[in-house]
Amino acid sequence: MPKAYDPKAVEGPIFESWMTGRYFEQPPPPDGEPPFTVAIPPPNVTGSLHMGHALNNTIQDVVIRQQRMTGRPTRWVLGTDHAGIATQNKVEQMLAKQGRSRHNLGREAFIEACWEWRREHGSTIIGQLKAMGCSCDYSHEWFTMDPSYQHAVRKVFVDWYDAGLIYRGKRIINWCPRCSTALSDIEVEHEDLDSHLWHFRYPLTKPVAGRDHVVVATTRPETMLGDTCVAINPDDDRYGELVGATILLPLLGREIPVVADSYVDPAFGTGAVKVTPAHDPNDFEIAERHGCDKVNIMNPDATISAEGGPYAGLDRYEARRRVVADMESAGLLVTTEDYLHSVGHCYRCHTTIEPWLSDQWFVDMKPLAAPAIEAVRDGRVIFHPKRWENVYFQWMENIRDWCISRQLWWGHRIPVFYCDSESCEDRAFVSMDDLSVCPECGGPVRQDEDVLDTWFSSQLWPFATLGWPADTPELRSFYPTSVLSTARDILFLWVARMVMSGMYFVDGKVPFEDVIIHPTVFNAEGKRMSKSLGTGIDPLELMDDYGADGMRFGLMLQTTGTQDIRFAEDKLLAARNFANKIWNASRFVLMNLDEDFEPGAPEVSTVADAWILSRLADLAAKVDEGIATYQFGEVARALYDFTWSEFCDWYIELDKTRLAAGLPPDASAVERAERLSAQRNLVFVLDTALRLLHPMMPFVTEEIWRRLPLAEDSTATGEHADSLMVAAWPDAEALARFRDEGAERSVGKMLEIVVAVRAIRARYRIPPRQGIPVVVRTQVDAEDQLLTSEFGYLNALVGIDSFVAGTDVEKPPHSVGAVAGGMEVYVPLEGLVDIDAERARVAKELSGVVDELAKVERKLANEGFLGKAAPEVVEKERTKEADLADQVAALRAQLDELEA
RNA sequence: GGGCGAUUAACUCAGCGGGAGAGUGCCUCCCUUACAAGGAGGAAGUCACUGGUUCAAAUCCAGUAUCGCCCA
Repeated sequence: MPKAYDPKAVEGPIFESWMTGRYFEQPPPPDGEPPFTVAIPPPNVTGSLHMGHALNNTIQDVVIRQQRMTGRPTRWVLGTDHAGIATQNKVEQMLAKQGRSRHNLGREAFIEACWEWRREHGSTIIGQLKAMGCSCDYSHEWFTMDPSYQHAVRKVFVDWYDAGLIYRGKRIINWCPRCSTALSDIEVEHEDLDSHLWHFRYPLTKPVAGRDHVVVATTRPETMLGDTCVAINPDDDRYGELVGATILLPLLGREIPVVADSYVDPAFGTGAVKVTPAHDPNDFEIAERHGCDKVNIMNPDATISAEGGPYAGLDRYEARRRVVADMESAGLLVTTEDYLHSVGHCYRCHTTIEPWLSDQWFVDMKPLAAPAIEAVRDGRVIFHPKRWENVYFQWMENIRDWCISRQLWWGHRIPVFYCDSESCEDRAFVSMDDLSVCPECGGPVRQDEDVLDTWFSSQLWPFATLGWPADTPELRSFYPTSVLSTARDILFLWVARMVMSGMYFVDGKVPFEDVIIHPTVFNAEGKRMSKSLGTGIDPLELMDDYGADGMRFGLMLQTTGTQDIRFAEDKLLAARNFANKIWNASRFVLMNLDEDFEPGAPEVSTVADAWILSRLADLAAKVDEGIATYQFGEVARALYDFTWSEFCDWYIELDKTRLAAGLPPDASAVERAERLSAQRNLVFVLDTALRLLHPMMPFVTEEIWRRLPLAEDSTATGEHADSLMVAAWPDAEALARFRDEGAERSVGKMLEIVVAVRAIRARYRIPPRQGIPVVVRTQVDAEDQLLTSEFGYLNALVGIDSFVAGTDVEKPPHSVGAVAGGMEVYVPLEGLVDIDAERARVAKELSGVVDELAKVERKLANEGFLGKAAPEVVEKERTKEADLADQVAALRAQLDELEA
């Protein structure tokens, strides 16, 4: 084995062997066997791996690998979504470079170009998942534009239409002038921008109650071209008499009424509101209530339409400047105040969106939301962390209809056909099959030009990828899926909608049981990682530097219950070093096995054996508990601490004596038996630890595990395993038989003594190879017996050349002392002791212990504490008091002697 | 305006009712045949602030401040 772990040499071949072994593919299990299923949140087909994916897919791989090792049939469904806007943008950019556009290419050829683009670039991210070691079922890569998936999407549209849940309407939607499409409300990102509030004077056609005008305030002056009324609150007595009056709209000279509407907030601006029904959702509502006109003054490209009179053709911002300037020169601009304005932007291209009146298709969400709310409320779907439920409820309970039509070419075309014949009068036919003629009159039909929101199709992911609407064995077996792991920013876009559609279409069954909302990965400065801002970190580069395991484990170390992670690269460094540590510990174990080594069960022949097996049992329980509750950071830390601190730092070191003493040919039979025992225990602990580590660090653990000589590598079902991937997950309950509190206490004390003696060595610069005498005064006989019988350990760990322990030993003259494990430890150092330094050190330690003792005594003098605290807590404090008192006495004695 | 998260060692973060922890960085020593991507030792913290609950608060509650996110 090489001296250092080299991920680059290992990862490729290991992954190949997993693919060859087909461990990722599992058929639907026989009836009754509960499978474990994860549907990957389909990465956007235009994307490449970013830190969010890296974290999210590590989480999924950890849970699914662990479940696979327990013997459950597992499936991790893989695929990508067609990302309507993003893909269309990419392809249009590509065409633009060739001096072409989708319009001169035509719809059909453009769609073909999208497919071509997808064939060329669409699997980039899948390859990157492989590099991470993700155990997805690569034998079938789903795509939301697959023919069977298209069929599913169409069925959903048709069924919902037939059920009256999908309708077409003229509404205010969010229009992205750059993408030239409608967006749903949740695809708009709001951002507060410094802007102005312009106060305009609108003259009345004739004076009313001594007034000849009203003042309105607006953040979007250009929209005044589309004003069709002015509204005031009916209870606002400043304006009561104006209701019913008319205003002469400046610049255009249109007469518009003043109406009373309780929507108007009298406290905002002047209390009089200009109403632009075609460009604001609230104004639209007001206009509906009062029967006002809806004048659309904007073209799809955000230039002013013919309705804007002299402003027609101007860009929206130029129109704004001109309107303000013209109002000002007309003497109608009252004031301009600074104003913080929340402005909506397209989530794909960040262009400022326009609220815009147009014909679109919508889903009536309230009936779908009700059962989905109930499913979370009664625990059929559980969010982790739980607090995300509130966010879900908040949105679901105030849900609004979903605009699902998009003015794009790439996507699922809306399966609606219109007949333009006079007799049919623009009738719409919704159909599972493409229609070429009108079912009513037999005349020609035309299909709706629009496609569906990409999220409309991805909401079907957990069941469409299992074959729905067909009744497949996969669907019967793997649905509902077990876990969905995702980022919080698609809680509404995707998670909530999957619950609604899943329940509607698959027998009322929720699409997944657990939802993990993982933290968002920010960069080190706490800023969102973004390619365009150059604040992103490429996971591929990280894997290059730290190995796939290093990146995975480093991410797991940082994955706690908070909602953000500031990405800390030093955790990846720690993880890479950890992989190397595992590698070298394994190297040590393998190097110390004899050629004729016979694997066997672990056996407790020393207190160190009892100790490490007890700690291993503790680890297995912690890992089980941690993965079951998705506490990945805690699991990673437990694995790290056990492997590095307990197994490597102590157990391996403790075993070196036995291993060396039992070396043939000089060793006695007893010594050889001891050596074998040590070997078996080392192999057992390492094997178990590798299994527990495998879900987080699949490559290095697999590489080592295949080299271990194991008696029977069994899967959870009892068969031989060629891969750690399918080896049996350690049974924490069975390991619990090794629990041994006594051994943990004893070894704990012994290790404290080792540390104390090492500290003395370091302080007095005693060369590593120079043996030292050690004297320990114990509190009880059992301790000195233990210390004496395990003297070999102490010797190996601190280099002792003479050793005395007992309840009645005296402090040797000219010695340096320490208090450790409740015992007094002395190292005679004639001529070496730096009296002043030692006195200062002991005095400092004494003062700390005295303070601590005082605290404990105060506690024990408190009757409230004695009366109300749990008995074991009081007992613990009593023990502590005694220990501290002993320490104080010992330290005082040392100090006295130093001062003498 | 409403909701959520964060505030602990120089940095990044764990811990979330009973003796303040890790990684990195820093200081000292050590290339001891598993590992210098390492080993040994060490210094370093009024756990944001103010109240409250409790025998006991970094931990629970309320409020304040600062930073960040989401919704309206």
